[in-house]
Amino acid sequence: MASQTEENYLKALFHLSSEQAAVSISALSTVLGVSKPTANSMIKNLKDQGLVYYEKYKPLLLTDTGKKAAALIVRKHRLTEMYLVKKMGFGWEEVHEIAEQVEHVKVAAFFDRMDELLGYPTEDPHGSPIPEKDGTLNQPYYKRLSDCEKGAHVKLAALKQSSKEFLAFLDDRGLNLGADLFVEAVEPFDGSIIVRYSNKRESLSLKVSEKLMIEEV
Amino acid sequence: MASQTEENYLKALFHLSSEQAAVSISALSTVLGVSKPTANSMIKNLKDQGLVYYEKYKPLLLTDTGKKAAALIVRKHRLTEMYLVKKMGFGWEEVHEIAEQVEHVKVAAFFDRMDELLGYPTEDPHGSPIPEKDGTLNQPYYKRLSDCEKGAHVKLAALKQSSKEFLAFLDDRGLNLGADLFVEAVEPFDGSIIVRYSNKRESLSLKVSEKLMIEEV
DNA sequence: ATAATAAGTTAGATTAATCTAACAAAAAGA
DNA sequence: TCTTTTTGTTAGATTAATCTAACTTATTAT
Repeated sequence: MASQTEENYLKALFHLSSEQAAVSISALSTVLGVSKPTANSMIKNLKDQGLVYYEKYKPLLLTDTGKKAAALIVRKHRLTEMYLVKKMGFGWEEVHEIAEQVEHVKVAAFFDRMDELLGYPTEDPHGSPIPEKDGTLNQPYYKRLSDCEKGAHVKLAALKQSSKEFLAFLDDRGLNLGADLFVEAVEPFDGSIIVRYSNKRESLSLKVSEKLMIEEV
Repeated sequence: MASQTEENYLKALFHLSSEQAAVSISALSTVLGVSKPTANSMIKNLKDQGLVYYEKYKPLLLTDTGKKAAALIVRKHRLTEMYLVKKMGFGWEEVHEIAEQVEHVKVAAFFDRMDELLGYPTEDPHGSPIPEKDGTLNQPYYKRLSDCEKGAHVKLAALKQSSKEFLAFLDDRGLNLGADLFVEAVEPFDGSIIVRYSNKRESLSLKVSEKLMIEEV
């Protein structure tokens, strides 16, 4: 079927599409760490397979087939991450790298079994939704912490980024998914925000608070 | 480090070496399903990396480095198989295909965790020994059932082969690792053997009995 | 011992995924 | 608008892993 390389391109397109309507070759090549000509030629390949729409100089767009294929890879990735955390005792900062490799396993039963053993979870350890087996993605709507006002009482629901560094930063401050957060102050100058949670009081920069996705309590 | 392809060549050499002292390019190309020229050129590559000894027209031999590298891949494979059976509830006939893909994961901690969760097993679900972390292989000595005489009382310890078909054959007859077997008769004509175990009485062909590895009780 | 078969090698081509250099098109800024 | 910068494309080369065809060496069998 699709090579690991092709799968990685699809996945990158999937993630980029969720952030920006128009996905460029340039953005794609950057996130994948390849040159623009390389991305360009792979896009032609994916177009020939009916996985992306593409016209010269126009933005990239996944077809329905491409979207589904990508979602199923993301499903495998997120189920794996959840399995690693819940069943194997890994920390949420360790699982991305392993899942990145395990997600390419071609035996569906392997992931179905993880799903079953986990009790059909809907989110991964970073709060990202796990696509359904049919490729459907149930994207819950979360506000960013950075969009909250003073006095807000919210719950940390998901992260917009899951790099090791960011997760270590959160661990350092005892910030976990599900944490109850009280917005004590918002600094107008730099957008930093002071939150109180589980007997702690922390100042979070805008860069951090816009990556923390929350739901009202 | 080593590509998946290189890893598969090393693994094949490792397995072939345990059966035949002199490993040929031809045998290697057959088990890997590639042409002889392909195997030939990959062997030159592995030689350049110091993983095999090789002289034109001479048999192939893994170097110590190559042997260790191969053993570590086999370790990952067998730990994975054991994990799939013991922790995820797969049947012993389902695990080979999955392990074949999972074994290429590069994160050592993943396999270390499986090892720990399994309580440091020494054998995989088919009775094959799991190499140590340092690449050491503790190969226990087992006789073949086909070498037993009438009246022998033995225990099924391992399988010389683990194809889906063979495992299904054994499942059909309720033959599991650890089964107590009594040799009731050996047919001199075709070498078939009649065994009694857990209230069953079965006739096993030579082809089968020479793949059943046993230890005396 | 010689002929036939099997095994191993060389040469040359192919495909997927990548690169750099050079150029073209589009977008941004003055 | 016109220039500069960014983005995208084309052309051509490279590397890993594969193939087939043709040839050579080794082994086996009569």
